[in-house]
Amino acid sequence: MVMNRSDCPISNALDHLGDRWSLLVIRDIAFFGKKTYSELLESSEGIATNILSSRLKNLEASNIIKRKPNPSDRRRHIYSLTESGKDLLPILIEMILWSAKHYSDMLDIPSDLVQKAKDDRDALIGQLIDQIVARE
Amino acid sequence: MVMNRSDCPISNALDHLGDRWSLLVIRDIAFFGKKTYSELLESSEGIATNILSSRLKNLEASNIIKRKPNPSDRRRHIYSLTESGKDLLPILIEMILWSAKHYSDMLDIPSDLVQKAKDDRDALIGQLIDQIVARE
DNA sequence: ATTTTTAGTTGCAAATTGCAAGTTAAATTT
DNA sequence: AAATTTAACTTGCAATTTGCAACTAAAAAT
Repeated sequence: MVMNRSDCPISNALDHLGDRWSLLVIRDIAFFGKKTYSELLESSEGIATNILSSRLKNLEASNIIKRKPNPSDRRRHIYSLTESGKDLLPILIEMILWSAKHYSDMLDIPSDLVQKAKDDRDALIGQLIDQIVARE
Repeated sequence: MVMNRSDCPISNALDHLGDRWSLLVIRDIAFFGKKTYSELLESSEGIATNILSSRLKNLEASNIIKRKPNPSDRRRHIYSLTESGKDLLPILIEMILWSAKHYSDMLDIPSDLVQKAKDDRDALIGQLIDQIVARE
């Protein structure tokens, strides 16, 4: 599934994440606390069911997310970030900052998030990780 | 060409960069100082001529790269990063750090680059920008 | 026992990607 | 000056991927 096009670290990251959906799934789990297939399906970008299914499989195979059964409702599977998945937060933060800098007039970006990211990036990432861990 | 799937800043970044090739083109210009079509064509990942052409057009339309004629050889066009393109360096650096942390055994990543990125990320980015500007 | 919900899968058309070959303008060689 | 080479593409077409719509299976709720 994941091909290695070269041994460049950027190319490697793109082999796992370089498409229009994978990082949006990570975003929904990391920032919006989504944890089930149906929650992830409701993203504002409108991912198709088969594509979501495919991306969840790929990301799990890449050890970026993990899937656990939900004991109280065995239909619902709980998706969550692995350590590797949590370590994608800095990439997402930098994407937010880039868009905030160059597309702020077209987008609606929480200004407190941007300010915090600029002022103390590491603290923000720490906070976000804490929130993710608190949900686990 | 660029569709807006939502007003999320991450989604916006992916609308411009979310494919398997665009950020590799940026990498080749930013890190390896490539500036012509034929130089970019020789990436180790083997991009096809029509795909490179398509990506260069998209990135120019997104104001991430710019294309200038070369006065001394009018066949050769000089591709370079705009300010917006230079501002992608933090994203690339974070991708390198992520791959270094989770795939170091499979990849060949310059350890001094990784160390510098960890120790003083902002200084590294400043240095890289200086090198890019020096080539202009 | 029947219906509803959740998490998918399947079939198929449309779009994108990738390979190979061709084209055009400018530079170089003869 | 004419012929060749080079650079930057474009074109045609097959293969892969994406996206829509409908369908399915298992578990939960009624």
